[in-house]
Amino acid sequence: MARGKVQLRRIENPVHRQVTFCKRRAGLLKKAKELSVLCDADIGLIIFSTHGKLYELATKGTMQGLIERYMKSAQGAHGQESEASFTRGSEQQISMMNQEIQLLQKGLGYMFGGGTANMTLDELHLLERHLELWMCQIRTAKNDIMFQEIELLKNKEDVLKATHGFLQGKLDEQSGFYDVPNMFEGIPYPLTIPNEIFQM
Amino acid sequence: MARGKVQLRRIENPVHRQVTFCKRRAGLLKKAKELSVLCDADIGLIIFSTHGKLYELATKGTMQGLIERYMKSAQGAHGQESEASFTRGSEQQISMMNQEIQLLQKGLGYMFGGGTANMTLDELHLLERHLELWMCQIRTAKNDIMFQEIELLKNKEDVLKATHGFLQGKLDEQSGFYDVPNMFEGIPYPLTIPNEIFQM
DNA sequence: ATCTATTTATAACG
DNA sequence: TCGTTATAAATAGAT
Repeated sequence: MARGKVQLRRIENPVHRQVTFCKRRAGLLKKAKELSVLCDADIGLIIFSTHGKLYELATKGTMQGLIERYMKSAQGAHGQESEASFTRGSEQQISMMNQEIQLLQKGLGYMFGGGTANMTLDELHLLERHLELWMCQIRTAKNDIMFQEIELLKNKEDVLKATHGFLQGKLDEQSGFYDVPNMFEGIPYPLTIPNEIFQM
Repeated sequence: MARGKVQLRRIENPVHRQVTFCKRRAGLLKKAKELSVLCDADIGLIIFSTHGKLYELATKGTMQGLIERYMKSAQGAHGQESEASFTRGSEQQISMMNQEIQLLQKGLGYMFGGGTANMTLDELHLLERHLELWMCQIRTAKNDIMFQEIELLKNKEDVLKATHGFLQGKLDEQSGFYDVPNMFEGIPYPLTIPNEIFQM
């Protein structure tokens, strides 16, 4: 925010990262306190640094109390389906997810533990197949999102085109002398967004 | 912070308070996300409005996961013990694994939850890259294991060959009449295990 | 830590 | 809630 626009990605230089962490952490805590005081809100803030160091703020009472309040509130907030449509299917789903997580955790142990964890060849095969499947689904999801965004942009373009046409018409009508060049000409529609965006 | 210096006390006018709450809440959430991305920190933010409405943010994984992590960390931080016995290396490793697991869990929620969990395009990208890296490492591990097994089989084969030679010699020596056919002839060494097994 | 040139956030208003 | 604008705050980069 000063002497340089901020790029929204991880700061690679560890020194810069540490300094920025320190400054922004202080700023964030200050802002949280201010919001709490000004607007009479109850706020809890938990920050773990890269190295696992904990920084915390609880504006009213303790973090424990806030977490308990959160637990109660969050149940109703995004657990709405658990009451309405808690079918036998979701139980099975939870079981599946737990199994998957166990497999993944074992795999993670293999990766980060430097092979200390003893995974069998069969387990590795299984994990590999799951990861392949998973990646496939993620790519599909990614594409879906990108297509949505593209549709949005196309709509915007249409609106702009229409506006342009309207303005051009007005100008022609009022004074046949001026001619505003159509900025859309020469840009064939399918190339509006280069295909390279689709990284698959 | 604009058109008037801010007084650090509760805003009495309910309308002003509501507007300020809305704006500052957005700002605080934005700042928290930025700090998380820029400095690779794991942040949880819980906000209860005056009227008890909950707003939350968990930058990596779920709030649940973060709270669990907090519980563990807070024990040691407040209790001031048991920290020394832990190697700094393994602590960092655990932190890394936790982060990875949180990302994976969010991804699993996406897969099994049918996209209910709202993962951003960026998160999907990140997950995809991690999975790719992971698959690569798993394939390497698989190959290593298979090579080991092949070496083992080769040794066994050598032993059998030697035994066979020894027995054949004994037989020749004692009675030149019998001839046991060499079962290894006609099977070229490099094809003992077909290459198709190596699926890379 | 401290110092500024800038970028951001936001208070007041519509 | 959303947009605009003048101004207060935050902070990146340098020291």
